Amino acid sequence: MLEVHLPDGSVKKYESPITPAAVAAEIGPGLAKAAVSAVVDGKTVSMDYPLPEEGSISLRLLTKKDPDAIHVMRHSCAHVMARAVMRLYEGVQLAFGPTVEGGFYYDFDLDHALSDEDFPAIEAEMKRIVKEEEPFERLDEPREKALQICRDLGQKYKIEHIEEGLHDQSRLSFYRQGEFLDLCRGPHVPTASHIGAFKLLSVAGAYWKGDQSRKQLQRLYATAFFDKKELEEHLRRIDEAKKRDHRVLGKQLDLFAINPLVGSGLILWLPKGATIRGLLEDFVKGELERRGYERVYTPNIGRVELYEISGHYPYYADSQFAPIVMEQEERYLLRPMNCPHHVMIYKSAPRSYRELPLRLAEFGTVYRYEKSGEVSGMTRVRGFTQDDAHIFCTVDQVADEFRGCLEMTQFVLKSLGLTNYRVRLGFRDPKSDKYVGSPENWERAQQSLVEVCQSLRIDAQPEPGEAAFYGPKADFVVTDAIGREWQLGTVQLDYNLPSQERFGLEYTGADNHPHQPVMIHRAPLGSLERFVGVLIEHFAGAFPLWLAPEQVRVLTVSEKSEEYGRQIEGRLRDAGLRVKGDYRGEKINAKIREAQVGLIPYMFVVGEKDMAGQTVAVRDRIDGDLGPMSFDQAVAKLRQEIADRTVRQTFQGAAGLGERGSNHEY
RNA sequence: GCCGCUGUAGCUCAGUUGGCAGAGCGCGUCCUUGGUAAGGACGAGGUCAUGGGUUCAAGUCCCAUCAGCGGCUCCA
Repeated sequence: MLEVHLPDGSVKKYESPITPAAVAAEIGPGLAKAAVSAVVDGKTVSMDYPLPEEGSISLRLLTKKDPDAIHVMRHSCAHVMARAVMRLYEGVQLAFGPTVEGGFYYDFDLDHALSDEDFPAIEAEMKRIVKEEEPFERLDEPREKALQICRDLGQKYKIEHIEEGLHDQSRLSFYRQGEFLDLCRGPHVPTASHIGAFKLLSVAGAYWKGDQSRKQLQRLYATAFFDKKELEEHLRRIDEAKKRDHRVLGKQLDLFAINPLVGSGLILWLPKGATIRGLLEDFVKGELERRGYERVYTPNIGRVELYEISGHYPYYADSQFAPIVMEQEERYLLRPMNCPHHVMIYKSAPRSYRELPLRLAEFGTVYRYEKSGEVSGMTRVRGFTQDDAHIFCTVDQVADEFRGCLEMTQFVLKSLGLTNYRVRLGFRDPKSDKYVGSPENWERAQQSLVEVCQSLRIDAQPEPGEAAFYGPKADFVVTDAIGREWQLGTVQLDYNLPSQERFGLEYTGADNHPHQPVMIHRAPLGSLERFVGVLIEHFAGAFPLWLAPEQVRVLTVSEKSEEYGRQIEGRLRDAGLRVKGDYRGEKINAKIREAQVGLIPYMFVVGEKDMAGQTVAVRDRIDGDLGPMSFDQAVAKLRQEIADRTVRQTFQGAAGLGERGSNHEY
């Protein structure tokens, strides 16, 4: 006998085999019609999923109002898309078709090269399929039978997946809809009638099982919603987010430029972008001073031998600019990392434990030859500046230093209103042998990382296999306007460089014997390029007053007040504000609009009335006209906002189809 | 690096079956002198990414290269 516990607390008892659909039907015809799937003991299943015959279960029926239901429907829509593609093209091999954040995709192997010109035909075929309202039927088969089905279907990727990824499964499920039959864990909606509005978004290449050495498949990205309005709203949000793209705003607001003649992935900081970067650098420099760092400067180039010792060459040779070869086998590398130079500063003198921790900081520019398909705006570039520092300390000091680094990173991000990040703890993969350093050291370091995060109330997720080969790390990861994740700040422990095999670092301990220090690499912003790129999107180009390249614009009502306007502009500049004046023969409305569109935080409107009263009419970019104030009053207001580094507006929410929330593996 | 798409004025884009290179914004000059999101007139601005090919004729068709975009893979 089966006891079914429903969310309202009622209990139903069944003697014979039963499905969620039958339970729904018993509750009422309305629910039976509206239910798209069910949750049994926390697991989402289809309406025809056979419930156990014995015991006690909890059952929740999902309708389209339930937030969990949309993933089920999207996955069913993926099947419909695959079915449409198979109808339209010959020899389609199916791979994986999971849901992702904001939609779903399906990977195909077929001869015809899909392009967005094919989308209307595919969508039309999908509409025909949906209109038929055919059911999705679940088939549960023993392993051998399942293999035979896939062989009969001629679906080689499905066969391979059963033999490899699913080698330990004794039974496998399929879903059938009309002529379409696919190996699939499910769940699905009962019939296609539950599929609402959908749209194909893009086509892309994707390697089978994510492996570059395997065949490249064609991936169709799409999304679906229960109703058309929701779909349109979603597409509108994607459009909005795309307007926040730092590549779009960077051009619009004259922040940075990239020129093919200079080189792909090499950023030209225009005056306005450079102002923002400079202010961030000053901000970080102030923090470094407070936290006991010492500034150093080192060259952007070094002998290849330096990087042979560090292990960066030739290990990463394929992502480095090739060495510069001089006479007599003198070879130099554009530096891909700052650490070897800082190590040499450590080694420039014998060190005592009394000097530790030694914290050496530099805004160090590094060069990496990223693969051609990888470069992207400011977020993935070939030359970038890290707000880098290396801490040399004793093993006992590691936890405190780690804490200091994480605190500083948190403080810096918080100061900018950047709270929408996750912290990823990169730990070693116990199954791999690529790591240097003893397992005990790793264990201890990883443990102390977890403890430090807990004590700082940082919600950090350990991810095995994400460590660098030389030590564990904590990465601050943010999502951009498109939905892609980027690593910003990072704190990394290094057992490699100080070791005897590398630079053989030492300090004299209290026992008068030599000891090996531990190194920590850390960069709270990560790369200035990437960080500013992310900041542009975070603020949608509307930087807080303290970072705004132009903080105030003086607007004259007519040319009669130009002299007074220039006087105000001069006084603002003397007061240390970044100011420009607009004295053109345009109407005040036009000048306001331009400043508004240019995202200038404050406008000082001055006309004859102001001249007479020795005032300025302050207009706030966000709140609008604040009315006339005395010059001193207005400046005091702005200075306060700058001193507080007030963040008044941020923007977030991604447009794209990130991997988060991915499920339904096949 | 791989798959697909794209490249026309400073920017955003249009350009038909191959037949004289276009618009809006911006920019310049002049008129207008105005109080919180676009005043008007005139004008300048192009090796249609680059190199080859097909053709009487190429922005348009084909090939290569470079660059950008969407993904995949990689990321010290």
